[in-house]
Amino acid sequence: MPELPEVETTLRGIEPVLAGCTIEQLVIRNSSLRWPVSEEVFQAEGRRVSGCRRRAKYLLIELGGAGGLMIHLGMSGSLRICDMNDAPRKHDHYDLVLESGKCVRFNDPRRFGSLAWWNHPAEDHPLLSHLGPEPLSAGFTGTYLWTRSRGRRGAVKNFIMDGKIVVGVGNIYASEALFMAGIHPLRAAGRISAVRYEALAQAIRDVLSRAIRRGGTTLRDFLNSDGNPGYFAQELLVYEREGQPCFQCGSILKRKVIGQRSSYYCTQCQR
DNA sequence: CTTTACGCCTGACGGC
DNA sequence: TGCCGTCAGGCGTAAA
Repeated sequence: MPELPEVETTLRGIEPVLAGCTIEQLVIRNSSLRWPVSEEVFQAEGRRVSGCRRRAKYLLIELGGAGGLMIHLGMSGSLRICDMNDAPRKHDHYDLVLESGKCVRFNDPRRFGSLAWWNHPAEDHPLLSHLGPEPLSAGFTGTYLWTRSRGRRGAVKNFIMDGKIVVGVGNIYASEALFMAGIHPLRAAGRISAVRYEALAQAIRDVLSRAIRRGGTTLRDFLNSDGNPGYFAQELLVYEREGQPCFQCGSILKRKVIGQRSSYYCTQCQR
C-alpha cells in the first residue's frame, strides 16, 4: 500500500491527534508482524507525545527525550483514528490508546508492517542508520545521484528504489519519475549523465510532492487516517497503464518486471 | 563493495 | 460454486 506520500499523509492525519497527548495504554492483539513486537514498546505507556515525524517510510512517535515508537505500514498497513470502545475489525493488530479514549489503531492484512521501540537518537536505530537522504530534503540533488551512481551497472529503476541511495521512492513513483525524466528504467545507473540525473531528481521531488498534495495514491485499498482514499491515482502517467497510449506520444505503454517488480514505461519517450 | 532472489502474509481476480 | 495460479504499493537478509 503505502509509499512515501501515503506515509506522509498518514503522519499528517495522526500528528494532530497525538501531539501533546499521553499514551495511556498499548493494546497488542497480534504481535506477529514483520518482526515480533518486542516488550520494549510498553515503555510508551504513561508517556507524553512530544512530536511525530517521518524518516523514510517509518513513522516516529517521539516520547520525551528517551526515545519513542516506530511504526512501519509495510505493504498493506494503515492507521486510523477511532474510539477505544469501537469493536476491532479484522486485522486490527494494535492500538495506541490515549487518555481521551481516542485511539490510533493499526490494521494490516498482510502483516508486513511493524511496531518497535527506538532509543534516542532515532537515526542510530539499525533500521534507520544506513538510509540515504530524504528525497524532499536539500541533500537530494541530481549531482548527488550522479556521484553515487558512478560505476553501477544495475538498472536505474533499482538504483532509485534502493533505500541506501534515497529513501521513499517505491514502485509506483519510480515508474512515474523515470517517465517524467525521459529515462528508460533498464538503463544502467552508471551510464546516465549528470544533466539527466538533474531531471530525474527534479521528477522525483515533483511526483512525490504532488502525490502528497493529493493525499497519496489509492490503487486498491489505501485509506488515510480519516478513512478517505488518496487522489493521485488519477494523475498517474504510466503506472498500471500497460497497453494504453502514452499521454505524451501516443505509443503503447509497456510493462516489464525489473527487480521482481512491475515497471511501466514508454519506449518512445524513455531512452 | 554491488547485485539478485527470496520470503514474510492475506486477499483479489481471472481461468477453468 | 470451488480450486488454483498469479499478482499486489516494502524491505531486510542471504547468497552470488
